[in-house]
Amino acid sequence: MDTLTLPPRAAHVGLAVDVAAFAMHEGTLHVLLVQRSSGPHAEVWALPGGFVGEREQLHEAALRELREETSVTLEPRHLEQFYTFGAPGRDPRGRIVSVAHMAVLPYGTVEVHGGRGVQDAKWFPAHTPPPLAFDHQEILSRALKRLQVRLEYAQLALEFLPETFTLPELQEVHEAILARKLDKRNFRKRLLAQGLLIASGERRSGVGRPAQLYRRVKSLRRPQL
Amino acid sequence: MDTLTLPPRAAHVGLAVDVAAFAMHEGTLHVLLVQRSSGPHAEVWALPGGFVGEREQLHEAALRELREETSVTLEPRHLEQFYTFGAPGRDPRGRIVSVAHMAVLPYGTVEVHGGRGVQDAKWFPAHTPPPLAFDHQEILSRALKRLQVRLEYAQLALEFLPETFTLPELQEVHEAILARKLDKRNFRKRLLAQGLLIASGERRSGVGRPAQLYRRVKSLRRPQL
DNA sequence: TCAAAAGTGTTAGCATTACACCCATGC
DNA sequence: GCATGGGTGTAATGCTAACACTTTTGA
Repeated sequence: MDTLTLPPRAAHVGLAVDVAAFAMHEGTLHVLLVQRSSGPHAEVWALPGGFVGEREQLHEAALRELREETSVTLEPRHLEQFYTFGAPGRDPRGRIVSVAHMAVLPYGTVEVHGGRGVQDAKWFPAHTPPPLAFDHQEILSRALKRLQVRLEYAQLALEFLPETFTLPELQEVHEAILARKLDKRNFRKRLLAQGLLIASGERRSGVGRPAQLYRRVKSLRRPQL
Repeated sequence: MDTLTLPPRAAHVGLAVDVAAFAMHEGTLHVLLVQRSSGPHAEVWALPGGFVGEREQLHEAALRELREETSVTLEPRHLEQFYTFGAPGRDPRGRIVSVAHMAVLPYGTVEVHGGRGVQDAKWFPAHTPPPLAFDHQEILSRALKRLQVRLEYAQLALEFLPETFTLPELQEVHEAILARKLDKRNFRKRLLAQGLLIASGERRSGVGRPAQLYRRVKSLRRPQL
């Protein structure tokens, strides 16, 4: 903060949030984008985001903008601020600083449509997005990097899946985020060794041999939000 | 960012930066604090910081506030944004969001005195600071955590030392930041194995047996600022 | 019986940890 | 010659990575 009097020059710096919201669809990692309807970069795709209210927590603003602009109704399973972008020229309308957030939406959040102030909202492959407005390409790249880091020592991959899931499904999530193949045996060994998964006995039917279903072990407190 | 029109509600959110600047003094890690002279928390110690100018990069604002309030003249060897604090009640004067930075100052930056808007500026042990204004205790804790993380896979410890240094000195920096003792032999083995240090042949005289001097190997590009 | 996907162990290399004594210098 | 701090090696352990075949099911 501060030391000084009240905002003398700060008066003209606008504060916004942007959200890179990820989910898995058909084996690949997707990110939720909105198509701008007005202002600079009209028609161009961008991360959902907007200005922070005067009494609003930063993460509340991020959630609100995500919901308003994309009409997703599901609760994000993870929401985390990861970097603040403030280069003076990043927005042609003036000095706008944006606190960027990364969110994970659970599987099944498919129906989205444009909300307040945007033409449309859609899922795009996260590693190969369309051209993005402003500096959103850089924001997305950083969000992906953070997601990869979190994968390692948080149990973030589980947030992408329904309550019960198979190990091949979980491995698919890891591979989609890291954008590389993993060894099946080593993956299972490592994950099961952590003792955070328990087999729920049932089996899900598919094409080949059915897979064992797992759920996360209860009662373990993880840091949330 | 945005989607919308210009700052409607954002107009009343002030944007500031705060800086946790670290340096080594007499074997312990210190942080640079300023004593507030007016406003809320007058007399209380706080991290240096202030409002962001309209055309200023965030890290430029951090550097400027650090220099103005503490009169340090040395260039920080590392400056990194690490988290943005925006809880609505964190500043009694209104909604002020602060982008917190972590800085490393090289050894020898001792002379500081209060600058613009503050009574005094002083170094304090980073792990046992005095009571701090606003949410600066939390900011400092997070800065320390980030510093510890960076120590591992950046060469950040070298930034605390002069150009040539001994291995015991380097180990002292690591121990001060991690707040725990390290094994001498393992430390040397690990550091030398990285191949980033070269013995500069000379020796520095002290109390016991003189130590070998090292300098960092040149020509290796590290990410800076 | 065939196709498709699930499941299963072992080995080698590497990094990490723990641990105790001798060395060079100044006083 | 003694106090002070600098310097050195090895063994055990745990983690990581590489690697190929068998099992179960539905069609």
